[in-house]
Amino acid sequence: MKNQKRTTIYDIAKKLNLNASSVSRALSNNSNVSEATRKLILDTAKELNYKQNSLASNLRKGHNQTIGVIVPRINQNYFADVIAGIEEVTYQKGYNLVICQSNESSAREVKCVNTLINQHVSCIVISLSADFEDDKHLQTIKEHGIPLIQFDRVAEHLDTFKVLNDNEQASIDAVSHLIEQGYKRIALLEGPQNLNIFRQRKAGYLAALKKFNVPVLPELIKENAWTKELGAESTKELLNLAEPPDAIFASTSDFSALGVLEVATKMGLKVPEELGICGYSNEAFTEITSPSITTIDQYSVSMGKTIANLYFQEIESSEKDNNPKIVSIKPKLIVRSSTLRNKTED
Amino acid sequence: MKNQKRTTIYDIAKKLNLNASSVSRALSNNSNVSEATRKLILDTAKELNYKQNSLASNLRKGHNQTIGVIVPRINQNYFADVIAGIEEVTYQKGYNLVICQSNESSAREVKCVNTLINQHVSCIVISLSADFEDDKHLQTIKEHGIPLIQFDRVAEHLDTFKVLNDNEQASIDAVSHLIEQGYKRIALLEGPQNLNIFRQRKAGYLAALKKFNVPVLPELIKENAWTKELGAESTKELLNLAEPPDAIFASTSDFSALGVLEVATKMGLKVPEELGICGYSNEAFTEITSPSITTIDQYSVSMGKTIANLYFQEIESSEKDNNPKIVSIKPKLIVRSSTLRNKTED
DNA sequence: TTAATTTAAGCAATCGATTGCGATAAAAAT
DNA sequence: ATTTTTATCGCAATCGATTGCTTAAATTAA
Repeated sequence: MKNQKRTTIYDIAKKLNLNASSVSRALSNNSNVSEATRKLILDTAKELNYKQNSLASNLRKGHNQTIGVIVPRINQNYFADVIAGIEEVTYQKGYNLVICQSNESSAREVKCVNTLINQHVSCIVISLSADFEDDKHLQTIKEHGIPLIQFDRVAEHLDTFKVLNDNEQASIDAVSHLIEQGYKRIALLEGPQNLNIFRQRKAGYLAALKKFNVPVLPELIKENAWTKELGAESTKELLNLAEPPDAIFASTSDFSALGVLEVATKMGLKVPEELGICGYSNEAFTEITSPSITTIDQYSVSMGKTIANLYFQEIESSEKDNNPKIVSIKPKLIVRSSTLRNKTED
Repeated sequence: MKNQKRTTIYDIAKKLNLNASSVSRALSNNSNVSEATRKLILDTAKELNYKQNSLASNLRKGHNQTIGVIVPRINQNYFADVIAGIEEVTYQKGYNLVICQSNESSAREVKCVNTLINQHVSCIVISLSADFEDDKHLQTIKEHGIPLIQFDRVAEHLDTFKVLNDNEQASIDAVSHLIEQGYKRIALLEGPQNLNIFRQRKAGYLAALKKFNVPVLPELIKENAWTKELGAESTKELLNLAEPPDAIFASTSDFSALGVLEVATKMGLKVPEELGICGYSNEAFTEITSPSITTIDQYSVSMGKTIANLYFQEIESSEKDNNPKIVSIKPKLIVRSSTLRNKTED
């Protein structure tokens, strides 16, 4: 069952007393082959169970119709959705997807990049790992002439195609909403500031406070509260302050917000009356917690489609060296019970 | 930036007045090259920014170190987790992953299979689409000598490697648990019976009833209740019966169970006192609904690892034509509030 | 009937890396 | 000093498909 040679165009050619070039042409269905021999070739191809060897074809053509995707984690809703969106479009175009996960480690990210370069992929799509510091590997991609599309977590100063969420505006919307609901002391759970997305979310938080002339209180800003556990921990500290916050914006993730909710519930605080909670990402579960959690939807699937379309429209089609384009998608604030104490708005 | 030729081993050879074969040998790091020239080659390779062309290498070597994975949906927790598990192992081995999603359509599944065969992948891992009927494409894989590992949703009669969950035993456990909690009229939400997993889950339901001498009531078995919406619909019908069930086993998914819970809550039924609910899959949200939902964990990530290990241990390593192996993983019943009315057990 | 044109198919190089075999030079053995 | 062995490296074929160019055959035009 193993090691059996697969039939090649030469096998077909030999059987029909033809040249391999004719077989190739008949199979690719375009050039100068008579209808009679074409049918003959197609038939024996089927008969001999012929399948094209993409390796050889791609080597000859100098490209393989494959897009490489590197994400921190495959099994994280946001990234899985983006990938699904990319796949949806690339499949239509007959392209393939090679998926790598960096596991939030930039060392591993570098290895993934090298593999994809070796594979001669047509394009690399990447969202950076949490410990991002150095963009040398991204430079390498550019040096090899491979189109590069960064999304979500990006190296901002690097001149590449980018598909982004407007994290700052989303945060402004969220915090503004909290203020409008009458919350006075709004805490922020922030993520690692080496990542653009968390910097932007913090900036949005600060901008919104400024807009409403609300003073910034450093003791209400908690670093490193990414996970549910860390979110819970930070919440305990916040709620034990002499003057605790009356709302918490978990800008890191909905998981963090869930940690907030669980601690608040455990401590007997009423949500949203005594504590407002806002998360980020619109994970499926935010809709079914009690109370349901206000959050921000990132249109992840459509973001994936945007990425793929960007490649096909801007990069693959035209040969001219157009400037890398930046597409920004505006996320949407999803208001739910966890921040709705001003019932007039509902 | 485009169309620049990448440096090949010939470029390196020319620059050093050597033959390409020496460069290849130096790069592959094993054969007869003197230390001096090896260092020379390695240095200029770095200098010229050389990256191997995997296409050429794989074509020559006759295989590409890639495993193709076909799943119904990438962004479904269970499959995303399995993929993450596979990736974890394959990454260690220096293998790549090509991911395809069939979108629950077997027509598309066939196309995916063909693409992967063309790519000369080393192995194909597949979980069948919902409308599975014909396994011709799986036969084709075997005919081409490509190792095939089916998981979860499989064509049972086809002689291939398989990694399965013991769905029947899991269902027996779940239903037995319901009976032990004193539920008398247990309804079943079942999925399409062309898929082995749903057949097995139904079989487990029936077996458990038989074990406890509980009569099977056809009006309590609802077909086609896969999604949350369909689960809700079926629940309404069930609860409007003259003699409604006192427990519902949503064997299709946790989403279906969520639909059950929402309808029950809306109709003012107390869970678990008046209605017991059990789902399937241990989706993240089942832990945080109120009440939390009893469900079955499938060890998805570890299942992915098992799949990959099966390939490396059983298939890749030994050349002998060993019989396809079947690995069964026993899922675990996670008892939560939605079925716990007999408090002694907690 | 002959010349011009179109059509069909073969030839051979190419993509880039790998590898068995042979050749040369240097080192070791006699 | 001569022969044998070993270490290095080059040569050339190979993997399978593609494609520009050429040739042969068939068709049309004159």
